Amino acid sequence: MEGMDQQTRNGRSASAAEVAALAGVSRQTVSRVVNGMPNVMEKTRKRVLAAMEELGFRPNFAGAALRGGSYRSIGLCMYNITRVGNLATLEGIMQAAREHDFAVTMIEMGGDKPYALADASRRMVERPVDGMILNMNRMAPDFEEFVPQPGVRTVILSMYAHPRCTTIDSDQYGSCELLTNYLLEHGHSNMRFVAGPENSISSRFREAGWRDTLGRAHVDAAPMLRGDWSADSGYAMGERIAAEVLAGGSQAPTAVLAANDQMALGVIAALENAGLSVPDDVSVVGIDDALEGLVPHNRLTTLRFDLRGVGKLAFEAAIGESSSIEAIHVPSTLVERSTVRDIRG
Amino acid sequence: MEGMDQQTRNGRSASAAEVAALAGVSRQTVSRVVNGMPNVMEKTRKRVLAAMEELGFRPNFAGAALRGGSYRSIGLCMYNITRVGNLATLEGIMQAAREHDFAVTMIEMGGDKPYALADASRRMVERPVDGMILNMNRMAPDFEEFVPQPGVRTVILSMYAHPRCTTIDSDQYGSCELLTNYLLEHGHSNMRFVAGPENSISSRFREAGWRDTLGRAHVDAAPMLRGDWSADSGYAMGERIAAEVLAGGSQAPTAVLAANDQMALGVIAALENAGLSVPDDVSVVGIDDALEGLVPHNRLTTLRFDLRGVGKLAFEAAIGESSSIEAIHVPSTLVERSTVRDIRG
DNA sequence: AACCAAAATGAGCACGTGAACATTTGACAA
DNA sequence: TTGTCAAATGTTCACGTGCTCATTTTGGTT
Repeated sequence: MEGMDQQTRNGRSASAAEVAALAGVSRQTVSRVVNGMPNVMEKTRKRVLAAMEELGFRPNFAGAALRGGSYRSIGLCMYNITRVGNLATLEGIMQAAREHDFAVTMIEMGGDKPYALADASRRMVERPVDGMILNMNRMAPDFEEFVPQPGVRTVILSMYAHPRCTTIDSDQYGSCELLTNYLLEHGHSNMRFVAGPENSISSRFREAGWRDTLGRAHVDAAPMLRGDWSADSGYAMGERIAAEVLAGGSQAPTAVLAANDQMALGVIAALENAGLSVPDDVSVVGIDDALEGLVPHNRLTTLRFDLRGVGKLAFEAAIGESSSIEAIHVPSTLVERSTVRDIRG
Repeated sequence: MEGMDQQTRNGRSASAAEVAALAGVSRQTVSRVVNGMPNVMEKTRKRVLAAMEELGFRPNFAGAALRGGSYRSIGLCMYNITRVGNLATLEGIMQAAREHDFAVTMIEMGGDKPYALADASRRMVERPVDGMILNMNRMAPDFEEFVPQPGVRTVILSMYAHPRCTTIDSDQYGSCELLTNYLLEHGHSNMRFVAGPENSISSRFREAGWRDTLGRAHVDAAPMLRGDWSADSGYAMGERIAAEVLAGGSQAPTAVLAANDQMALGVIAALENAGLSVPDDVSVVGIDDALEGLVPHNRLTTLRFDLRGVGKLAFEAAIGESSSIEAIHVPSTLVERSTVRDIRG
C-alpha cells in the first residue's frame, strides 16, 4: 500500500515556491498573501492570487503545522455514536469547533467491551490534534489511574471527577433530584421509579438522585422497577404499575418517574391500555425530551439536558489556556407539558 | 509530584533527536524503532524504547506527514448531523475508518442556507486529509459545475450522478418503488402518499418513486398529501385520510404510504382515533425503520436503508485506488411487521 | 588470522512553511 | 542632488521526520 503513492507524487498540489516562481516574487511574499498579512502592494497581491488560482495552490498542512505547532483540530474519541445523548453532544462540539475554525478528528472505539482511556489517548495522540475529548460511556477500567498524554489537554466526558483531567457531563444526579422534588411539590409522595439498565452510569446517577431526594424529604422509596431504556420495557413496568393503582389502597402510586422518555411513553401506553388516565389517575414524567416530532401530540412533561452546552464546554476546555482541573456538571431544564397533575390539598 | 514535568520544551513534546541523544544512538535508529522496521538489535531497541518512555515521546505528526504525504485520515463535511440518516451513515463511515486505522476529520457546514460544494471542499482541503466525503443534504447551488480539489479523491453523498465525483446514496427512488409495488401486490390499488417537505431531495425522490411506479402499473395516483417529516404532520394528514375512508365509495383509500416512519405513526394514531383499525380498515407503511425501541409495541411495516453500508462504501470510495467515477444507489430492505393486510380477491 | 557478506547504524538531504532578519525600493523633505 | 525613513520585498533558518546512501560492526567461512 505504501509503495503505490510514492510514484504518484504527481498528485501533490503546487507548493508556495512554485506559485512564487510563476508570479515572479519570493516565496515569502506568497506566504504573506496567503496569510493575509499587511505590507504587500496591491499589484503584487493580485499577481500572486492569480498564480495561486492557476496552479490550484493548496497550502500544505504539514508544513504549516510543523512550523506553527498548532493543528487547529481537536480529537474526539467516542464509544458509541448512536446513543441519543452523544449525538447532541457531538453537535455541540462541532458547533463550537466551527466558531473557532477548528476541525474535529474523530476516532471510534469499537467493539462491545469498555475501552481503557489509555488506549484511546494513545491512539488519538498520534493524530494532528491540539487537545482531546474522551467520551467515557461506560466505566473505563483505568479511570482512576489514567494519566493524560503530556502536552495535549485532555477532557473526559464523565460524571466522575478526575485528579488530572477536567471532566464534564450533564448533571444526571441533579436531573432526578429536580424531577423528584417537582413531583413531591405537586403532592405526589408515592411515586414509582423506572430505572435504566444496571450497567449504565447515567442510570446509576439518575437512580441515586431519585433515592437521595426522597431520603432528604423523609419519604420512603417504593421498590424500584428496572427497564432497559426501551419503550417496550417501559410498557412492561407500566403494566405492573397499573395493577398497583387499580388495586388501590394507601400504597397505590400517584406518579411515575421514568429514567428516560421512551420508557415513560411505554408506561403511559400501558396505563391507558389498562383504562387509567394520564394525568388524571397517574402523573408521569420522563427524561431527555427525546420525543419531539417523533410521536404525535407529544405532551410528556420531561427534562431537557443542555447537551449542546456540554459539547461546547468540553471543546472550550480542550483548547483552553487555563490548566485548572474541574468537574463540571451542566444543569438541566424542566419542560412542563401536561402529564403531571397537581394533587396537593 | 510526578505529573509536573510534562511541559519540558516550550509545550512541544520531545523530538526523536532528543530521544536519540538520551539513548546514545542516531536519530535514524529512533525512527526505525518507532516505525517497527527490521534490522535493529534487540538491545538497541530496548534502550530506545526506554528513552522514549522517559521523555514521553510523541512522534510529530506534521514532520511525518510532510515527508510521507499520507495522513491516514479522511475528511467528512456534514450539513446537519442531527438528521436521522446522517447519524447511521456517520457510524458506517467511522466503522470503516476504524477497520483501516483511519481517523475521520469532520467539519460542519452550519447555518440554514445550503452550502456550495466548493466552499466545503476548500475548507476541507486545508486539513490533513487523504480524501473527502461531502454530504449534500440539500441541493448544492454549484452541484453541476463543481470541480473537486486536485489530488484529493472526493465522494459526494447524493442521489444525483456527478461528472467528476463518485456519488453514493441510499436508493430513495427505489425505496418507494418497492413499497408501492408491495402495496399493489397486496391488492391496494387505491393508496394515499404522505410526502415529506418539498425542499428535501430525499422527499422528491421518494415521491417520484411512488408516482412512477403507479404510472407503470397504470394506476391513477390520488392527489398527494404533504407533511414535514414530523409525527404531528402525519396526524393531520391521517385525519383527512380517515375522513375519506369513512365517506366510503370507490375512491376510498385502503392503504397509506408515508414517506417516513414518524409520519406513518401519526397517520396510524389519527386513523385509530377516528375509530378505524390498522390494518383491518387501512394498511399503513412507513420508511426508515426509525421506531425500534422508541415506541411500545412497534408493529409498523417499513423499509430499512442500509445506511451503514452507504457510509462504508463512501469511505472506501474516498480512499480507493480506483479512479473510476460511479453513481451508486444502495438498495433497501423491506421490514414486514403487521400494519399491512392482504386484500386480494 | 584474514576475509567477506550481511546486518546494524549513522550522515545528510528534502519536504513546505512562518518568522526573524536583511535588503531593496520609493517617496519626500532639506 | 542627497539623505532619510518607511514600506515592500527578499534571504536565511528551523521545525521533525523518512528516505537514500555511506559507513561501521557482526558473525561466519576459509
